[in-house]
Amino acid sequence: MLNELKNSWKDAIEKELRSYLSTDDIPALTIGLPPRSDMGDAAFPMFPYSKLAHKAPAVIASDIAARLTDHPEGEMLPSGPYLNVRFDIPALADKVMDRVESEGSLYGTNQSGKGRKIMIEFSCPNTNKPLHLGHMRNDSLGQSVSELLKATGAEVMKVNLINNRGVHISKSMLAYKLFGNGETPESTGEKGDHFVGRYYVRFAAWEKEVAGAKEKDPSIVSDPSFVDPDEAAQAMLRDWEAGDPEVRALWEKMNKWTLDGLFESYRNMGISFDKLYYESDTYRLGRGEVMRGLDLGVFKKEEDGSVQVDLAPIGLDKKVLLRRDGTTLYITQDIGTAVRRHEDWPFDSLIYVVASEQNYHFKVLFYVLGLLGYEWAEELHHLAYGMVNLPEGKMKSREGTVVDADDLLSELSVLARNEIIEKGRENEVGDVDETARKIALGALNYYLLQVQPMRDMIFNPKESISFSGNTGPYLQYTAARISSILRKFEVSKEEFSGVESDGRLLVNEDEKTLVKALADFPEAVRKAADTFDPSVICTALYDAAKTFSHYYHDNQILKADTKELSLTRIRLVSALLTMMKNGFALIGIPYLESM
RNA sequence: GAUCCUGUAGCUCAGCUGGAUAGAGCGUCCGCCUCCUAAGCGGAAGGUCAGCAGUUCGAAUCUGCUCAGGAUCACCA
Repeated sequence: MLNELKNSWKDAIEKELRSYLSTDDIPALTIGLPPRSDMGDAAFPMFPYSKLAHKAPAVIASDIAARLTDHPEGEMLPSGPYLNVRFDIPALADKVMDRVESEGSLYGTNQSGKGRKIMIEFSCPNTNKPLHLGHMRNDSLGQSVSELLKATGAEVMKVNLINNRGVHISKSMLAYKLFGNGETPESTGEKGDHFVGRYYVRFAAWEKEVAGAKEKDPSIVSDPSFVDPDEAAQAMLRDWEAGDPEVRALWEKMNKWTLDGLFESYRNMGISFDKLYYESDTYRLGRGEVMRGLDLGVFKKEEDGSVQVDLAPIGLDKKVLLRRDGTTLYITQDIGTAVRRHEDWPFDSLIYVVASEQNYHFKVLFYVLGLLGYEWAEELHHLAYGMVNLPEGKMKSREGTVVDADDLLSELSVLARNEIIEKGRENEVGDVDETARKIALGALNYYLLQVQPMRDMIFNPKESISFSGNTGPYLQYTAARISSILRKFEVSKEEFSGVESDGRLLVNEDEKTLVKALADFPEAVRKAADTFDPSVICTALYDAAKTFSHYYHDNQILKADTKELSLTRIRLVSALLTMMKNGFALIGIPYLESM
């Protein structure tokens, strides 16, 4: 709504400029923001017209202001070389509040993606260990972008490709077989993914033991009982592929343990999927596509029998698509999986949420799918995100510096719980543990999403995630305060019978800023969705919350000077709450009525 | 070596489709609970927007080069 206003002013001023300069050929007018809000709501710099008019920009600004009589509601405030405009915000207020009230939980959404089918792939865990902080960034982003796309009216299919096979899976299986003594997650009371993860670590320890023993006495290699861990894991993978019943049974059992654990984590994080793909079903896919590419002449069979594609047209080298022995590779599988997915659900667009480390892979994948003649290859996107690093550098599982997702969430919950108790709010918040969990989740999601996806981010376990300042809990707290005001209003509602609200009463700077924030929210959603960047929503909500806090501190809402003003302010903050709730849903922040 | 990404306050990050005095949080220091939740509010200190050049009336923003950090360039996934 704010944009419409800006553009109508822009059009009016441009029209006047054309007449003023006696030409239709003028540089486009740019819209800016004055440095301070008391200087107006929009700024139109006049510099570009100086040469044409042979006049100083400041002269043009005041000339235009004097000449422009037929203009939208508002006031012109020429300020040096800028023609500033103050919008008639109070006139806008009622329109905005009406719209928020009528649209409710849909406020902020649009229809720009109506009719589009968008598939989004994210998470894609291995079934040999629990989730860590890096996965959480992926999950938060994927979940949030999915919601953003839904907010454009698109039909969204969230898919997860479970990496449940491969030598890394065999390693945890082998370690369990050798050292497990039949224990189970039930018997040890562990969460399944942590249980299996422990055996993956156990494998690495075993590897190290054997390497140490070998170094001490190289002759043990010839001992009939000697087992090389890596070879044994490879052998197990071969047995798995051959369908060995015992290996398959162990695989089924351990995968289930892990997946039960992973999905418990997803639930705790508010993450869900519409469809699961399993690598065990897809890893053979793609060979047919490669063969088809050979027939089409877009791929080439090398002398050694491998099939390769020439990437020179996109400035890269050659890439093998099928091994010498005819088996598939990672990229082959991804080709086949993409084709299978489009058959399953004919998407208009497919978004892969995968770390930026794989930029090369996706560049090649998309190019190859294009070569195969799939027109939808044009609509494939790699939503690349940066790494989550520790102050000391990368997280390393070998050094035990990986931040476990479940641990982090529960540690944050404990901290949140302590805060609730410290503030003596156990009775107000209802379920203390549940509230603490939601605060922890809000803090974590906001922390992960406030940074632009592309950027690497640094996570300091000791101080990174706090509950005050520019954080998720600050937003939750702001919403809870508004919620509290509205509850108090409800009980004293009869005092307001016969009183009418009037947006024209909203004249102080904070009120106008809030009206503008409300009016601009749909634009923020649009921008966030278009750029796949939830941080836009984080910023919009934080700015609004900040303004509210200042406003709330200085102004009485329930007990304003007049009933009319109180009622109008109630309407304003109620609309703000609706906007915040809608924004929360987009970035995975649980709404709390009380905290 | 090549390609891609990043470099803004002590720290973590906004701002980048060029516009007025570059913003926030954390941390430091100082204030504010008789008042709708102090997880809050206000104030102070803190900047060569990595550097150099270019384009422009105007550059943190665009271009080029340099420097620094990261990632990738497997018949691994």
